Amino acid sequence: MTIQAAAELDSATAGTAEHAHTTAWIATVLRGRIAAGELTPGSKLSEQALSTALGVSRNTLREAFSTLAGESMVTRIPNRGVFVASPGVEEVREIYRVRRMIEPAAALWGEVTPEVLDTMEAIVQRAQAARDAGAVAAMADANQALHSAVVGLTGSESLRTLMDRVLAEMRLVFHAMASAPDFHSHYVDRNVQLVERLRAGHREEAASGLRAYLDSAEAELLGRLADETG
Amino acid sequence: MTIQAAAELDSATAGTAEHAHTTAWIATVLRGRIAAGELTPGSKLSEQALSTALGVSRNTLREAFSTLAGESMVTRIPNRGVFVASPGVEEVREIYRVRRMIEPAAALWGEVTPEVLDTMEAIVQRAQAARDAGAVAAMADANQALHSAVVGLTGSESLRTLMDRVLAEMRLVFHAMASAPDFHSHYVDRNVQLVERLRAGHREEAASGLRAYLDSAEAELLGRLADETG
DNA sequence: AACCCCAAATTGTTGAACAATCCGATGAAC
DNA sequence: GTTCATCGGATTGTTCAACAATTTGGGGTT
Repeated sequence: MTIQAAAELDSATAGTAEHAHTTAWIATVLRGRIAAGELTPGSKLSEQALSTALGVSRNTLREAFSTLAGESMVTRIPNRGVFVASPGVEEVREIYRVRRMIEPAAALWGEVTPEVLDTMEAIVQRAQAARDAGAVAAMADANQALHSAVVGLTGSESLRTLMDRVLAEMRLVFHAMASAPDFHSHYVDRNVQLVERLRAGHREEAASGLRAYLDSAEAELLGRLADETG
Repeated sequence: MTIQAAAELDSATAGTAEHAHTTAWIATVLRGRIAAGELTPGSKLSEQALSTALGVSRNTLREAFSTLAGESMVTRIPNRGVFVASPGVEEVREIYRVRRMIEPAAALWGEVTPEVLDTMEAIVQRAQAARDAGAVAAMADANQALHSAVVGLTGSESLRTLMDRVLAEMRLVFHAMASAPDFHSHYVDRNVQLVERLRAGHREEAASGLRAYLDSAEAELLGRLADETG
């Protein structure tokens, strides 16, 4: 039945071109399932099982794997197979190394337009509403959207892509944690402050505040990870 | 004869594992040929020609293409084929958008150790020697090495990878230009100054100097590109 | 010169096959 | 009972041959 669903989605997507898109489509499907948590970190993606389930040949599935491995959504171990990426302590450190560079840089040197500020404010309000409603997932989404928008200030497609990859990895970290943690609630106010500073034109304060925020967020996340492992 | 060279290099590389490495190897070979300028920007990479020349099947070659496309070393046009990336004005702008964020950020917030400063000084001296000897290619290499080292201050593997990708794209820009330009000679002194500032601990001066350098370098490069096109 | 149509070449994808490697179970030895 | 080696079965890595879909280039017509 998964085959039927696949074929269905295929024909639905195929508005324009038919030939030459199945690899990208497979990658999209898998990316979505991983992001949604259906494919949990560490689980193996069997070539035979997936190829028959998605109704594609092993070769094209492999090409999709190449794409996803390039995005570090999956890990390829030679002769062993591909697995959903399962970020650990070192990966979290790397995530925050990246964020601690490009987010403050964007705040300092990015182009802050009124429109972007408006969208950022809308996102922050969404986050506040989610917090008041106790909607953890929505809060996490809003938080990620805000920080993605911050990097968007750079106007750079590559940096945005990198940031989105990093945020996707963050999502994997949360998926790997046993307890669904209310991680973001006490950071919402910081985000409010960030947007205020950007609107006021206080770039350096915004940047240093971001760095402080990232430092404490990393520390807290690493602490929770250590709790799980120990 | 290319087949022989391929087989040769294959057996040379295969020190440890035999099975399961040809895709990565093909990608490495193509990456090298593109970087060396043997495969000029815009030229088409025919599947049949390359697969027979390298002695691999079309399928594995395609997987290697996926990898290279992910690195934006090649451009894939559906049903048309893959071509060596040929960066234009917009790509150059994007390159400098990225560099203008992560290089000053690295200078400001990276971890500057004495060892890194020593290697940077060695690179700068290499650049000076190359300038005095009139070795354009060596100068370009040293320049790229220095800026790669600057990003290395972040300690982040991802940022380093991104920077190296960007620098590889820069190389493609130069390869695409008809005249081999003495582009870097008058930037050597700026690099000397940069390292001095870093050693003196004057981070903010280093960062602002970097930004100014990147601005003028971008302007000059765009100017030369416009000359070519016009 | 502009347009349409067709054949050749190329890409996208499939399926089956085989080699190499890894995994787990079975059994032997201590 | 535990450890170790061995041997099949399953899975991955790679190749090959084929076919469908698409682009490309060249006539031929108007």
